[in-house]
Amino acid sequence: MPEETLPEQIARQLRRDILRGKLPPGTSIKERDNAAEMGVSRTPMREAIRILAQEGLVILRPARSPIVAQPSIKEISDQVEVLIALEKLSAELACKNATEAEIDALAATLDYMDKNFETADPLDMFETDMGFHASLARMSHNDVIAELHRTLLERLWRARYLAARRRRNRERVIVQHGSIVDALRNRDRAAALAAIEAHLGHLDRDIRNVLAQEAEAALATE
Amino acid sequence: MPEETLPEQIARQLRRDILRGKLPPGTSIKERDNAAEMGVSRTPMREAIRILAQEGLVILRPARSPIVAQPSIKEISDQVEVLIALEKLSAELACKNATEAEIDALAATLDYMDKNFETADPLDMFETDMGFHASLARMSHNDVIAELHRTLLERLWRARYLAARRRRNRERVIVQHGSIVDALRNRDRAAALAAIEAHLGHLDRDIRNVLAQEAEAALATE
DNA sequence: TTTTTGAATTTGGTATACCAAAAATCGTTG
DNA sequence: CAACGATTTTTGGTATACCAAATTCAAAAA
Repeated sequence: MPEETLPEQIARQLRRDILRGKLPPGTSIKERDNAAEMGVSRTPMREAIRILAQEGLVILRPARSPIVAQPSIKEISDQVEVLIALEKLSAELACKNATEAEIDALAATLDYMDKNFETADPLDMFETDMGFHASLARMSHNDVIAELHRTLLERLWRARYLAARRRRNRERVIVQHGSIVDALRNRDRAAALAAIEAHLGHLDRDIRNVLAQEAEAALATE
Repeated sequence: MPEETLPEQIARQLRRDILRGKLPPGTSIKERDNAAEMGVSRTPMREAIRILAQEGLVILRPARSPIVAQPSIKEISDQVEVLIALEKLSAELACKNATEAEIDALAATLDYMDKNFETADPLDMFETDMGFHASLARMSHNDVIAELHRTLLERLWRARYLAARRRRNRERVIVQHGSIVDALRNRDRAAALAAIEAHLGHLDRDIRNVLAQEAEAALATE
């Protein structure tokens, strides 16, 4: 059995629907209706909505229906700024704290990506890529960093996915990930920082571009 | 009118009781009993408990009563590490983004502390000190940073309060805050980083000391 | 036709009832 | 007397009922 609480299951389902676009921004999430639709009562549905609100996916309004959030470009950009800062901090700390076994595991992930980059499902490869970064955060051996990083990565999932589809480039990803692993092996903090910078430096601009483009398309079909 | 929801009010009351030590770590927070005691039903009490769980003050256990968290030294230390990193990032960004008016307001806070340091209630002065740092985070003009900083400051409230009581030293606090303001005025990122480092560099060690000392005292009265 | 108003409906907030799992209690048995 | 086990109690999880605020919409008046 999955050992996941009912509110978490509901939250996961709603999260999927929101990220996949089935529930576009602005849609109201009514406790009663959604609960009935999923065959549960309002209590766990209510709790699930709170979870998503905490994640920033829905907005709670006093005495009104919660609605699916429409993150502004600024919000996304702020999140990316913090994400990058956390990864830099992770890299520095990981140089000091990561075990050899952890670095080996990270290298194995890199190797897996290298071998399967062209053949595997793009979505799987994207998940692996996210996993690489999540592992790096955990290698800081600072649970707060790992947790914050995980949360931000989750919130940025959709934006990063859209941005990644454009820059799908084996050389770039593999080489840059490789230089991160090398820096960790050498316990070279400056090199690690530089490698993160090189890898994520364009992320903010990329995401801004793809979101602006999407907003434009949305206006066109209006 | 306060316009604060009932669960938030309940959470605030419980938070006070926990931070003040009225509910020591390990105490179980029973939905039914606590709700009855405060004259509300289980539903908002339940929600309040989730809020505190999210803040890390209580631990949710599957099919068990939530209990007041006993943060380990490691957890506190991890949080301090991230807090310092966020303040450094804030200072850098504030050098670029803060308005002159914001810097003036920060300087006013500093001036207030300077004039009232000895006469005011230590708790008030501590709150003002926290407000100084919260303002700095907001001056990054990055809402994610400001929000994370606020959350961490809240979680570390008790530990910082205990640590601050020892190092209550007018010179130190006023001068160091002053150098932060000066760095911001000059838009000097390096100086701002150095000022934050000088001000918070010992925080981790101080908190570790005071917590270790407290744990020792707890054992003695056992 | 437009505006206003008030009643019906919708919706989140709160209280309560019910259930199942886990603890605790207590009696039984070796 | 100790160890085990059944039963009672406690407790969180879920469902449902009720309420009040807010919205909506229609009817009536200007």
